[in-house]
Amino acid sequence: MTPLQPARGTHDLIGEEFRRHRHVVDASRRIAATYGFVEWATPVFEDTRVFSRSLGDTSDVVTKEMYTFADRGGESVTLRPENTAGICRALVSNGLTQTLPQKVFYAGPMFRYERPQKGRYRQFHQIGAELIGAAEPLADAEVIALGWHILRALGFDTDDVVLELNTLGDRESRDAYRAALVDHFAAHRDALSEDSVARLERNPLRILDSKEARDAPAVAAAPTIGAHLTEAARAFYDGVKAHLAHFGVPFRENPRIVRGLDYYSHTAFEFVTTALGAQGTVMAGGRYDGLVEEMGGPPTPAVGWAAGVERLAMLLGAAPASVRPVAVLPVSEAAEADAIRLTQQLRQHDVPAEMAYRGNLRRRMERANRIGARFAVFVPAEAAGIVQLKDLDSGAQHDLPRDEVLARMRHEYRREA
RNA sequence: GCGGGCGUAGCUCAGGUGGUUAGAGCGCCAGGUUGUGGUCCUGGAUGUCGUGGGUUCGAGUCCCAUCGCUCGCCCCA
Repeated sequence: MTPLQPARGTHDLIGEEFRRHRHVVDASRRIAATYGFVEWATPVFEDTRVFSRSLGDTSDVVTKEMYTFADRGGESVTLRPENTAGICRALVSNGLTQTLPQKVFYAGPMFRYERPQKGRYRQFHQIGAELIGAAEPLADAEVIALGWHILRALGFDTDDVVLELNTLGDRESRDAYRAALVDHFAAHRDALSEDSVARLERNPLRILDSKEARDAPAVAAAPTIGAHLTEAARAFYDGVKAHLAHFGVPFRENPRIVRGLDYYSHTAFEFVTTALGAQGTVMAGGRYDGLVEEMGGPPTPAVGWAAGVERLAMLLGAAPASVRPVAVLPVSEAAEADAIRLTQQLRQHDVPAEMAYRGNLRRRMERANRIGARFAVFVPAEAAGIVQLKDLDSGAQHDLPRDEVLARMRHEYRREA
């Protein structure tokens, strides 16, 4: 029998990897709260219609990339491939369309049945923010500012990550633009790659971000949406850019950013890095004014983004340090009971404390070192009430009453929090 | 779904053209030191060489298949 391995495209988060992951989630959760975003947790699986309705049924996405099952009752359920549809469904299910706007943050696992590669897994984790119920450009800018703030807090600066911004315009602008693109690329059909010829039928906007070198000339010569924007759409886009400046968020306009699905309109943006090979997008979002209605709610404007935790974690510089506990060491077997009591008192003071299960003093010291302990406390069997506190970084050691040790440790660890 | 690369100890990897009992470093266990760590010294354990088949007197090494990992393509909600 072959040894059990994690299922393809899944991975275990242990040690340093887990700390990186948690750091990303904790930092974004904290910052989202300062922007007034409230965390929701929706189910990891939903009625399949929640996703098929939002995605349409023609795309690859639905046909080959969703984890879809029939449950025992014969209902078709799907592991969520993203969380925007679930948030919109929850908004409608809970009657929250009556109390808008809602500012929602989420973090959790998502599932896509695709070939794993660097930074892409079948079970992966996303954080995301959705601002539902505000049609103003200010909402787009604030959502983007939140994303930028989080990336900054994680240590990225303008050298590492660039915000690329575009508008898809309103429906009228978009239809006109799509027609112009089809005309353009049809005229250059012979010069296009095989993939892009196929896209011409299925999804002409996607040709714009083709990675094929031979498509580059036709893409470079392609019209941009600017000339096709309606007055209203242009004013909206100008508003987003002006507010981004007010929020202090730098950006670069990139007319090649597109979205495949019909419910997207106006703002589309991506935070992009060059540090991840082919998977350069680290956070992406846009305005999706049509989605809540697809979920059975009233027409409701919304804008949001999502980011892959694995990718962000992989780009962090140094991994966050693990907690350095206090190691409690009974000096002899007779002192063990007393050492247990002290360990427990430390924990009750919110001080991380550990005591080894076996071994002589030397072994216990080695272990204290191995678990990264910051302090050691030696508990002797005699001289009740007096212990030795040792600073394991400096080597300094002092006799102290145990109450004094408790007070000092409590102070030491409170300062770190 | 398609293409490239890689599978040897817990980890990182060595093992010209096939040849006796498969190695190193790190880690782990133990001793040097029965009451004080990081350094040092000594000793020890650990492998279905991914799996199955084939060629051969003989396969970690060559051939075929298969599984897994990985990088990329498609796609990216």
